[in-house]
Amino acid sequence: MAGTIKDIAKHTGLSLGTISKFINGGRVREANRDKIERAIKELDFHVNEIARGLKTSKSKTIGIIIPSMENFFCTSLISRVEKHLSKHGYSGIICDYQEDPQMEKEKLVFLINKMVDGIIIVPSGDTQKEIQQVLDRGIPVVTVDRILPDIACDSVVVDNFKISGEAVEYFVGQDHRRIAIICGPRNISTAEERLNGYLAVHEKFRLTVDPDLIQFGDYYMQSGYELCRRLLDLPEPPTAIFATNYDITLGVISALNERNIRIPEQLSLIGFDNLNLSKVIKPALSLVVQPMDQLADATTKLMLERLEGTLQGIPQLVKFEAELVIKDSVISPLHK
Amino acid sequence: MAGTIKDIAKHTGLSLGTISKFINGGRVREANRDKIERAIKELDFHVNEIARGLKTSKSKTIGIIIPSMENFFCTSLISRVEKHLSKHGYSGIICDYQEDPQMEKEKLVFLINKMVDGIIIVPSGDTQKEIQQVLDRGIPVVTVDRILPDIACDSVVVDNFKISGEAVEYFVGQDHRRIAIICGPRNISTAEERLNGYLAVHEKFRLTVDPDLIQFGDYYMQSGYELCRRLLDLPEPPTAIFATNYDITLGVISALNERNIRIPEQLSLIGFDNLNLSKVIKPALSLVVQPMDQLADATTKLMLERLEGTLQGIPQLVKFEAELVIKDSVISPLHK
DNA sequence: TTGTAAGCGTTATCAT
DNA sequence: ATGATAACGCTTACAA
Repeated sequence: MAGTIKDIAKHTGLSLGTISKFINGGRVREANRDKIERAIKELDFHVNEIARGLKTSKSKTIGIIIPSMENFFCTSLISRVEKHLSKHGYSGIICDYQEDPQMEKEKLVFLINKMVDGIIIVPSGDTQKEIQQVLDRGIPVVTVDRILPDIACDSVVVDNFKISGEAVEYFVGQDHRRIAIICGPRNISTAEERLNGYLAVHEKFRLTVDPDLIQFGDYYMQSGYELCRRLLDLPEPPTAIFATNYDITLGVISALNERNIRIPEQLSLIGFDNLNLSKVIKPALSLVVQPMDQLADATTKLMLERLEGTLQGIPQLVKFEAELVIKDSVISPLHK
Repeated sequence: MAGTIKDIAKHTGLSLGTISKFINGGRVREANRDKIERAIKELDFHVNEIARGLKTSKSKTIGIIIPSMENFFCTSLISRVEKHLSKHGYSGIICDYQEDPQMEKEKLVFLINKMVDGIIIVPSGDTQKEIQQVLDRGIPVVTVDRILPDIACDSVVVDNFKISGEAVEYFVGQDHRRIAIICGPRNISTAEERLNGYLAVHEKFRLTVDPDLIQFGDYYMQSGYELCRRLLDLPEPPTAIFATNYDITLGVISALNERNIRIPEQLSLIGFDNLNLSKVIKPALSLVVQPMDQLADATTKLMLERLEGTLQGIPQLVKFEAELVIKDSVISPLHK
């Protein structure tokens, strides 16, 4: 059904080698060029990348692994990564592991079997051994959003400690003293850093840290919802909540809505990611915005450089600044 | 670096054929089984799917093409599709064409080159010729969410005409007479059907159709935002708006917020997709919810059956019912 | 510039 | 049950 180089050879009377050379940009006699081009059209020839990959042992494919396809941060990241990749002749094969480390391992194996040239991953944190094995096979890995403590590979992150501090400090500046934070899983570096930023600001201002105000969830909306309810049910509830990812932010808002708690009059909120959300929520939501383009750029760049050998040696850690966008969801509790 | 079957053969003293058979589930002598298994572990052997694919001319890979990775409907769809696919030993290679038909064509070629066994696509509508070519190569195609008038392939959609009618009829029942609809691009069957549902209800109730109240946008939030503003600026603005996809819904809400127009007191709204949104918006948003699981199930099922030859002959059109979830964003304009 | 032939890692056929 | 060998479609020396 699909024409092969062999078919073209037959059709033109030229040899395999010549056709192949032409396809890969080599020079052939003018007349032959025409013949080949015509044959390609007529036979609807497409390079069989599989066969090519087998021969060159390069698939020109990058595996991309994310926790969930329904995670806004991840999809907006990989959308950009894919764009860059394809600009450089690479393509991405995207997998989500549904927040399940076991599945993450399977995807890793799957991608290895698919002979990907490299892997870009937003890791769960529970598959360090397996990721090390990938590296051991000589396949470059770049982690995004999160770093893996035991793994020596390139990583791209934002300065979570700092931005989290800024958010919390903003609360403090608005007279909040009972500030809650809803964190992600503790084994995720990003979540840990955001917590550390929270703690550092408390220390800086000598505020007592109430452990009840520090909640750990997974990164699902449901989790944000439940933990927010738990916070609200505290004998002495917080006056402000810092939701440390997008889905948690959604969950918090839905819990607040359910109880008819008004933002910011009754409770102040700073959310995370997705500037669009702030336009849709009333009042406009203050939130931490991550530099998606920069993250995607840097990630792709690192991967491409490793692949091309331009970058060698010790792993790079690229860190960007996130931005605190202030809108109308924070107000001093004293103004009540 | 990576062990091959040949390596295992050397390591065990057995032949290529035997190893291959074992790997593919054939029987081998107990003792040999052990030897092979041990060798696999020791050499960290993984099947080279590329080589296998070359030989079998089956890549066990399905190409998945969607308009945008940042489109909630699409990502939540493909997330489910991928899940099913992998359950059946297939994997998906996901591409987005960023709403650009030209790019869509490129992705089609790309996937063909990657030797995908089939293609699942949410098509732009402008690449029918190219999709036909894919079919001509014997590669099964299933379109989701949209049907292609000139193409004979399997499709999975919801009954857009009907659900749109229900939404508009709900408005009518709430005494609305100036009902606006913000549609997607006209060449997308789904958008057209949603408009037709709107028109049919107007006809049914003998309501005059004001062309000003029918706006066509693309499926981006920005579009919903702008068209909503245009509607609001009408000499006689609508009392209700039907936003016919998720991003348009977001855009409408943000425009409304910007002008401090209260839902539903000043304007009633029915949105589309993403039940979570309705929990986050105040007041809770009434919206059309699509049966994502059913859509994904049916899509995967059709593809798998075509691949396995279980399903042959004329293209199937599978249609599901969407659901109108009523919350608090619609009120009678007479109650003002 | 063009042709020839080997080989990438598998599977599949055919003997044994 | 196992082994030898050809073949998948391509690239790449090397020879012509």
